[in-house]
Amino acid sequence: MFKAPKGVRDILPPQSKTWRSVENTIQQVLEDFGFDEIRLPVFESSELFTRSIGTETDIVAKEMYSFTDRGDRNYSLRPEGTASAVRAYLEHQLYTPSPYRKLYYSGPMFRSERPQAGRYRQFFQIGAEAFGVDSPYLDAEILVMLKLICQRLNLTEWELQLNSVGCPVCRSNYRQKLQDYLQAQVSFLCEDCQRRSQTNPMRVFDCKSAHCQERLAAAPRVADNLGDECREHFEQVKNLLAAQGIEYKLNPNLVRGLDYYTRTAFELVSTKLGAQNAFAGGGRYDGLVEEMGGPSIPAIGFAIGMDRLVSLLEERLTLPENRPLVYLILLGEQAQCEGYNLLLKLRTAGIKCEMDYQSGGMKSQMKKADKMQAEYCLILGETELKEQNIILRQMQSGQQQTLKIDDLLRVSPFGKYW
RNA sequence: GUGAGUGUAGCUCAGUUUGGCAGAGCUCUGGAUUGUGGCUCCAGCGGUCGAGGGUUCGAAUCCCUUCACUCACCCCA
Repeated sequence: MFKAPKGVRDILPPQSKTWRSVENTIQQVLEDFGFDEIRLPVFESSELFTRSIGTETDIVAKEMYSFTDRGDRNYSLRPEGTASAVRAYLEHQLYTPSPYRKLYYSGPMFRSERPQAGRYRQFFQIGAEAFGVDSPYLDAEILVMLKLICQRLNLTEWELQLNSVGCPVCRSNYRQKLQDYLQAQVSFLCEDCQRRSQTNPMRVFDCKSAHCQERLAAAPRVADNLGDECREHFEQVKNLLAAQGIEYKLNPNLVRGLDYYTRTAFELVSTKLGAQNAFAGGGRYDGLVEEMGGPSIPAIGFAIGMDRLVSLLEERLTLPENRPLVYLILLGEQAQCEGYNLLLKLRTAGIKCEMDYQSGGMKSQMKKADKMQAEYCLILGETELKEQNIILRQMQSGQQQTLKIDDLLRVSPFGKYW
């Protein structure tokens, strides 16, 4: 028996219905905020990701699904969407005549991690990228939009976490400062943190060890070590959010794992999720477009993790089931033949109906009608066929009456007789 | 890659401690009710006890190996 590969899964009905509904809601808000859909490929040159995300990041170092094709070209399944969006923005010169451009995309992403709650090897994101504006107004606008999305989805029990990671200049200054601090503490830190203090010092703030956290309490924080311009930008974002009534929690430990982020970084987290508690995340990446060989154009973007978001919503979101209006009960071979014609005519007329292809007894067919929660059933047996009659029965009340088959199609009696 | 937990009917799970006929509920099929569903009652179908090996008169149960799933670490949506 075949099984889906580790970490990938089928979205079955009725869950698929929840997904569709959530996607539609999000798309609507994105369109209202002026984002246009872009459809991006699922694989790209591996180098696109190594260059944009960063060779040292976990995503690139150990989580990419990479392969060579028959022409010995090196490709990877996309681990995230921003790199592709930037590539498309540059490839099609979407920065002319104006660099201002807002795009959104959705679809599967791939990372070869060990699966756990809220983490899959194929997972789905809806992402949005806004190019060409470095104003803090845009940062705040994006966060207002995310709040609106949560509101439209009736999502509660989440919070916005906010930080600024500065620009490359303030970050390298800060990095040095932090490393100096960690160096002095190194003997008190756990093994992981000792390693992190060398490779990716900002990551130490993620450490779950209470002991390390104690030692880090006095560590310098990136948001306190911003250059004038970055600090001013951050202050304005915070002020604008306050003015819009957007609650947020400053999280100096919020350090995003992709190299390209600058200044504003944020995550939407929920207490209802497992260890992987962020269902959306993003931030500014003012240097990436230029790094990728384009003009110097600032940008900000985010991605919503659909798997996590849907898992938060699916308990409270009850969608109507896909049940038939009419179930055809057909007794005997001739009736089944006639009934089949009737089934197709009704469907053509837009009436949702089902029949039993096995043609069991009356009782078993009635049971099926009941199980499928049909509102009506139509009963066609030999007795009815002789007179070209058919019995229409409303399931809930048990009321029924005999009609002419022809009348059924002509007057469409459903919902009219009772 | 590391650690822990769990694998028994289509589904949810007892049974494993202390080895002794493979179980329950739900679902499904049929009947009570010959061509009228839901409720009730009765009967039936359904098993490589994850797989392989070992110990034993005898293994779902004990031991070893292995696979899968789940959660957590690392890291991220």
